[in-house]
Amino acid sequence: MSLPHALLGLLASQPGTGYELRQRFEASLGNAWHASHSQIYPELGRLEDRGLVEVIAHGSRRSRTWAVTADGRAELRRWLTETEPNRDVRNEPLLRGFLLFLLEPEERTAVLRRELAAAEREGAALAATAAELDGDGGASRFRPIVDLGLRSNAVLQEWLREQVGEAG
Amino acid sequence: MSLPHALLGLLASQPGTGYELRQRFEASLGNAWHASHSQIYPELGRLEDRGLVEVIAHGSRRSRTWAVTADGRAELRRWLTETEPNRDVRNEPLLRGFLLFLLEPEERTAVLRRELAAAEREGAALAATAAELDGDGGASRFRPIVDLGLRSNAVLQEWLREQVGEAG
DNA sequence: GCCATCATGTAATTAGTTACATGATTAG
DNA sequence: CTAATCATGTAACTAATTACATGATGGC
Repeated sequence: MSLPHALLGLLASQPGTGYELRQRFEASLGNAWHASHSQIYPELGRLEDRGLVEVIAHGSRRSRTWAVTADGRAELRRWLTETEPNRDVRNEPLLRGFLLFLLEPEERTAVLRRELAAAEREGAALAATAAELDGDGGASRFRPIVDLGLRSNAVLQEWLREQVGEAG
Repeated sequence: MSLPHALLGLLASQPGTGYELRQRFEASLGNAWHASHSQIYPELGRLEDRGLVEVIAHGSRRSRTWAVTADGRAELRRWLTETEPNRDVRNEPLLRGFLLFLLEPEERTAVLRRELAAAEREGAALAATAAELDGDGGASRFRPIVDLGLRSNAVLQEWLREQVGEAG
């Protein structure tokens, strides 16, 4: 279960409310993990019980801003360095890629075009993130991993264009 | 839930027993989806109830060979062409990549080296699969998607080597 | 004043993992 | 004959999604 460490990681990067964490899953961690608010709020409570996060501010609309504690940072480092990653990836669009051979050429082309459009949107979002990071005085700690995302996305777009070209 | 369609897809590619399906999740679909036998056997029963798969042979050790029915193929095509993919990917190694900035340079290098070793193993497995497909009289229906895997793996390995180099 | 969005929570259900359990066959 | 692997199944538990529910605040 990666959710507690995903939350610790988001808070280690920047404190925030549960609501904001939800949004950051989409904005920055979208290709790696995600969670809905109904998972986030109870998990923050459990992390608080374990002393890994704490409320550092109360804001309007009874919101609470959470931050990771020293113990939380230690737990994150332990997890990163001493535990093996679970490599059981779940990626439904890729699963669909394995099954494209089942379709007639015209159907396959239509599906591939839809995926290409999605990859282009994703690529544009990544480029915007990269530009933002570069604009903020450069050298963000997320710049390298965003770059990996950009390169992977470029490979995917290239593959999709080849497949569309060959099929249609 | 992609499991029923993953099973239909595996059986559409080649009939097999529940046990074999389990192995094929690792061998061919490993980067996209996976399931344990305790999920596969009950799901095959449900697919049978819906008329999407059927037993086509009884073998030794009371094994049953399953195949997808005409209705099953129709359901697969409908799913591929008419439904939007769920793009909520779960990828723990990538999540960890986002959090590497939390580590000291030496720790980060050690983690990156471990990931590089994993990526090299994965790349070798993909290359072996590709060679096998090419050897079998060529033009396998899985060759294109295996090629996407190879290219993505190459990008990942390159990125990891850069990160290792820069950090240590 | 009222609508959109911020903000948080719980309940019910479904999906997925881990643990428990058993028997058949084949290779050495 | 016996150990490894093939082969299937259920039970208990944990994780995740969907649905239900409520209230606060800021902009118009």
